[in-house]
Amino acid sequence: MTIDRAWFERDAPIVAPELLGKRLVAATTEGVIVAGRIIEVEAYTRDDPASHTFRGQTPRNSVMFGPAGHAYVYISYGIHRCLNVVTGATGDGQAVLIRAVEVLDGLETVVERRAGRSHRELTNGPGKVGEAFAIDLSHNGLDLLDSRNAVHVADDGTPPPVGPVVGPRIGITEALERPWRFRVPPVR
DNA sequence: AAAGAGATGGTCT
DNA sequence: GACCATCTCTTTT
Repeated sequence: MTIDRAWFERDAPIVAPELLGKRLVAATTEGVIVAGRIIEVEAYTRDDPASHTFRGQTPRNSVMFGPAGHAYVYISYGIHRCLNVVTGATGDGQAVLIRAVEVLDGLETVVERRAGRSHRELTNGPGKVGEAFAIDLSHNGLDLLDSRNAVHVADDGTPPPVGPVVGPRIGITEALERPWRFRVPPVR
């Protein structure tokens, strides 16, 4: 089941906890499908010192100022590729970072891509999700609400957790007081 | 179990 | 030239 775009046009801290339980799908041209249930996210907004959009629009973050439901992919520390879903109205500069998923389909492929990692280390971090789902910059700007696209997000009917664990965001040095990290319990 | 450091490259000042 | 929305490996307790 696809998700209505208006659902993503709300503010990131509202969308983020409700994104828990949604299905992230990535297909290769060879037809290999990897899918997982989103279990950890973080919200980033325009007036947020920790957000890429805090200092205004640049070539890198321009997708975040575009329409909701599209993918914002960025390279972290020169190595990792991290996937966000743009939220809010066009021009807002908001997104939700997908930090962790639970693999549902294509586990064999994920194990291959994440060679040498234990099961629990497969997709428990944004860079790890990027590797497991083979996300790269070519996906930047892709419409994640179109199920025909190689990478997309869908609603498989799993309800969001009743009491998501809320906590501080990770790896940032600003606005640590904003509790905009949401996770399906139990934590780690 | 915890702490430290290197990898690695695009982006912005 | 500095700074990262990270991960992994090594060293130390």
